[in-house]
Order: sequence, then structure tokens, then C-alpha cells
Amino acid sequence: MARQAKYEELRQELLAEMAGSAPHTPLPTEREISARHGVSRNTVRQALDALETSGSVYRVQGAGTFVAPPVVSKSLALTSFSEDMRERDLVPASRLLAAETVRAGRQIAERLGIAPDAEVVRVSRLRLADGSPMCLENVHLPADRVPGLAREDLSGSLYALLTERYGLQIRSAEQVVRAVDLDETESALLGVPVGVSGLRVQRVGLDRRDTPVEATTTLYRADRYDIRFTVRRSRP
Amino acid sequence: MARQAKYEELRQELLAEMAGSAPHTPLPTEREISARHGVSRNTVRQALDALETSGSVYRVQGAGTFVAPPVVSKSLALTSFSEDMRERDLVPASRLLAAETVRAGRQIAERLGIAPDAEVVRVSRLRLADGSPMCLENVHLPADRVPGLAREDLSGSLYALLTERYGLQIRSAEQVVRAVDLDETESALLGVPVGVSGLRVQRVGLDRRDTPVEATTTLYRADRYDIRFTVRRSRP
DNA sequence: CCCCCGGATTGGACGGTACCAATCTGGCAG
DNA sequence: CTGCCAGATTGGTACCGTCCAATCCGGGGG
Repeated sequence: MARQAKYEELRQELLAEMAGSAPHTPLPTEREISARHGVSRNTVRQALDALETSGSVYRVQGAGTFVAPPVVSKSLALTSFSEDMRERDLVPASRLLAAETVRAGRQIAERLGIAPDAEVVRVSRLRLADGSPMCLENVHLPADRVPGLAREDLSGSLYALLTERYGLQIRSAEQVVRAVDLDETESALLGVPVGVSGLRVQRVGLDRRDTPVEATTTLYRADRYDIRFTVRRSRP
Repeated sequence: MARQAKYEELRQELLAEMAGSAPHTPLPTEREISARHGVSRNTVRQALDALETSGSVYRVQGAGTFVAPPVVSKSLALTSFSEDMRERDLVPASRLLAAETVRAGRQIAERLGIAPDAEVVRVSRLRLADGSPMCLENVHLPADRVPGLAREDLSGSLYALLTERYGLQIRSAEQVVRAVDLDETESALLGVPVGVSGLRVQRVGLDRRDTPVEATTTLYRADRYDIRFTVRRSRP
């Protein structure tokens, strides 16, 4: 029995109600939703806050709350490769290239906030979408937080494994995106001609205490992949 | 006199207070901040909400609120080229390549949500950082919303011009990032060898009603530029 | 010495109310 | 018919209070 918050329940109800509505259709006023659903206006506003940040509605003071036009960018949220691919209607798969325990080294150590001579588990995988290569993934995790990881089944979602086996939850991540030229090895693995460009995403996954849990470098084929997200003005 | 909200004032005060603090230092409890600053706990929570989404603090139920470790990614927010460069400690500049009124065409029309034969203003600029080329920028705006734009001074911030001259405010934007191979013209303008890769960012700027205001395609030099941002898990 | 458990503490959720600021609308004046 | 202004409407800010759930800490038992 997953007892969930009222505003979360309300959020889903509102989302369902406006599923068929045309963009810019006004929602009921906050006071009306409040009365109709038998919750306080505070709770209504919490639900609407969530819908606003997810890009489902927009609000104009004095005017009302409206259904937002559909967006191209679905992946503003943190997703695993598997989730990401399924959202693009592709079937994810994985081929394990390496899984070993090594010294962190300067760069990885800095990204994970640990000592350079500390041990890390390195998992290298070629990830496939609909059977053909999509990206090269290189994950580093502090060894003391994931004992025995290298001997686990690494064919599926690593995030799921971290949660279920080790109780590690990644709540946010910092990403650095850059365009790079692929070298010979990379091109061969990804199945593209030498010299074409690739999209490199360096990510540091953080738990709810903003402590680094994993550092991942992913190299995407530029011809098959793009990154979509929404940005907002912070303070006007 | 810009009368600002209390929670906004409180946010800035808290940000200043914790400026020198080490990461993971606990802030006072919400009830304590409330009492000390003479505001309600609700208001405190609003201020902390803002600090949390900006990545300045993190909260753990039952434990407290803590100073978040510094992040690599500063540019989670929507910024103009000028702001972006200044944040990277570079001096922005601009060279106007073209400013004309043309038919939208299918692709631009779709991005702006207008008719394909509608008129748009196209502004093409080479943008410089510390005197050398950083990116090629190609902006399209619906002509009827920015009459006479082509004859304005386009050497500075376009966003500022849109706000001051036309009252258009871009509140959010959807971005699609992809790695591409530069062609000869592009390479020449950017001052890089032919065949190296570039980072292409396609952006649609939206006003507070989520209506498209501008569609921009920016081509960055891969060797000088990266994109940094933070993503969060939406619902656990 | 370590482990477990219960109470105190802290953030999270929810209720209610009041007033403000931006917007919209309808009616009146021109 | 057009333009403007006053009042109603709507979201935004702020206050109060109550209870819940996760965490932390210290004391007691092994």
C-alpha cells in the first residue's frame, strides 16, 4: 500500500483530466479545484507547481492556469539508458566489454570526490538500440560502496541494480556535454566510419545528500542521438 | 522601487550567510530561521525551495537542510550568449553577417508554430569570445512581432532588445543538442580546420504563455565549448 | 563493547485565512 | 463604434496552526 501524498494524487488526476484538452485550454481556477476535490488551496497549488515544473501547464497571474502546448523535449528528467531508449521507442540492449576493480586515478577521483589511489569498479559497456550500437558507456563507482558489483549481472539497468542490491539512489546528476572526434577503436565499436563526430556526455550521479555515487562517460553516435531538454529563466 | 517578495529577500540573505560555509554544513532548522527572521515557516520553506532547485542546498527529512557541495554546472538556467560568456570569464562580442526578412519555410514555421509562408526576420551573427570565434548563430523571429528589427542595432544582446523595444520576454526554451560535422563555409567562419566536429544547439524560446518567440540554431566550436547542466529524478 | 529501541528533533504535508497584484470584462463616455 | 476606466476574477504572497514520517541520539540490555 503505497500511501502517497494528496497533492501527488491530485496531480495525476489533473493530468488525466487534461489529457485530451487542446493547448491553452484553461483549467478550473485554484479555488474551484480546491472545492471540487475537497482539498485546501495550498494542496492544489502544490500539485500545480509540480505540473508547471514538468511543463504540463503554465500559469498567468490574474488570468488563470492553462494546458501547455506539447513539447519536443521529454527527457528533461534524469533517466537511465534503458528508460531513455524506451521513451524513444527503441529496444535497449547491452554488451559487457569490461568489469574490473582499478585505482581511481586523478581525473575519476576528482569527479567522485575520493582519493586518487582509492579503488573503483569500472564497468564498460556497449549499449545497443534496436540491435545496433548507440553508445559506449564507461561507469566508475567507488569500490567500497558497491562490494562484489563486478560479479553481478551487468546486462540490464545499472541504476536498478544499485537501488535493489546496494540501496544507492541517484537523485540528481551533473552533466557536461561536448562534441568530439571518435578515434579508431571507438568508431569500430560503434560501427561508424573513422573521423565522424560523436557526442560525449560526462555525468556524475549524486545521491540525496549530493554525494557522488558514480561517474559515467558516455560516447553517443552523433547520427543517431540528440539531447533534448527545457531550460527556464531563474529570476527575472 | 522594486518591492520584492519576502521569501526572495530571505533567499538572498541565506545565500549570503552560507557563502563561506563548507559543504554539508547544516543550516538552522526551518523553525529557527522562521523565528530569527520574523517570518512564517511557510515563507522559509518557499525560500529553501528556491535554494534547493538552484542547487545551493539539499534537504533530508528528519535530518536538516545542508549547504550543497559546489557544482561544476552553473548554466542550468536559460542564458543569452553574452551572459553565458561572462559566466565563463570570457568577453563576448558579435559580428553581424545578415539581417533580413524572408519567408519562414516549412522547418522554421513548424518550430515557431506559424504558417510556412509567413514572414520571419532572420538574424545571422558570428559570436566571439575574447576576440576569437565561438559560434555561428542564426535567429528567426516572426516578423509581425518584431517590426523594424532588421534596422535596429544588432551588435549586442538580442534578448535585451526584445524586452526593451518589443516587450517580449523569453521565460523558457526547449533545446535540442547534436554533434555535427562542419562544412567548409562554417569551418572558415569559425576559424577551424575543415572536417572537425561542432556542437549544434537548436532552441525555441517561449514567452510566459509558452508561445514560441524565437527559433535559434547555434553552431559552437567543439574545442572551445561545452554544455553543463543538472538533471533531477522527477518522481521516485 | 556493540546493538537495539524509544523519544526528541527535523523536514514534509495539509488545513484554514487574509490580502496583494496582474488581468480581464463590461459599461460608460466620447 | 472606439477607447478608457472601475470592479470582479485569478493567481501570488504571507500568516497561522496541526499532524506525519524520516532521522538522530542517547540509554539500557546483551
